Amino acid sequence: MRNFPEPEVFHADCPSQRVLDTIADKWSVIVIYSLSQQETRRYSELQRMIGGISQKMLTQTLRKLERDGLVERHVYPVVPPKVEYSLTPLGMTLTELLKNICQWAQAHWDEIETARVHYDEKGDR
Amino acid sequence: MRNFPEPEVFHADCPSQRVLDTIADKWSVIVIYSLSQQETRRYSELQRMIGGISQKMLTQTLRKLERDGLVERHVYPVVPPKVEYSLTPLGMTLTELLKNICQWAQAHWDEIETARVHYDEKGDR
DNA sequence: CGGCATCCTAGAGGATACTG
DNA sequence: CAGTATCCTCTAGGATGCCG
Repeated sequence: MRNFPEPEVFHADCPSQRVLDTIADKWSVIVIYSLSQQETRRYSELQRMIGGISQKMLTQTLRKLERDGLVERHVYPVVPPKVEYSLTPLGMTLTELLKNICQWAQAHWDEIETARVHYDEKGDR
Repeated sequence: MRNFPEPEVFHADCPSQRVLDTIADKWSVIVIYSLSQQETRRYSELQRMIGGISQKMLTQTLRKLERDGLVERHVYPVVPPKVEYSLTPLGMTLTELLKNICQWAQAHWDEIETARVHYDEKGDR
């Protein structure tokens, strides 16, 4: 591994920037946030509670998180099928950080909306 | 405003989810991270230190963050032009959280790479 | 120096239909 | 129930060129 003079996240050829591609994603943040609230969740449960997510994006996000070792998928051999998702230990180390982000979003969205209106009004003149 | 029974971030029609569209973005995270390390930074300085970002994305990200009231843009009326960017007080409330994310990415990227290789090997068989 | 305007293309992501 | 498969649209985002 190269020895970077600056924080590695600034370097395009460093894997830590690729990691950001995964977790700095709206749906990933929300899915992990959801899984952090309860031990396990079923597919349909996630779909129901996350507003605005399409089935395609949910599946895709879950696969990506599973591939990255953040989420675990457990299939029960029953009919009708039952699949449960949960966080891995690695995923759990991330939850606190993402929970903070979600809470920040919920706490400050109004200030941002105000700033946007303000900014747009200035530009329209 | 409606009264949401669950955390608002789960609701498609709630602004806090729209906020995530802004800050849960790779370049936004890195730009804010960069601005958190130093009082102000010039445009070219940001471009130089953030590997892999195009000029278009840098400008676009900075505009978005400015519109959202997270970043301030200061133009000096000199020639050649000089423009400095800095965080607003609101932006600063976010830096700690995003710094944590970047540091997490730098600390755990190797585990994620390993998980990916493992996952891909399983699937290829 | 710090942009904006334009063109262009790969891929994101929705809608719909089908299946073990 | 928990997906996969297909199609189709739209936009993110790179490359290039120009400007105050």
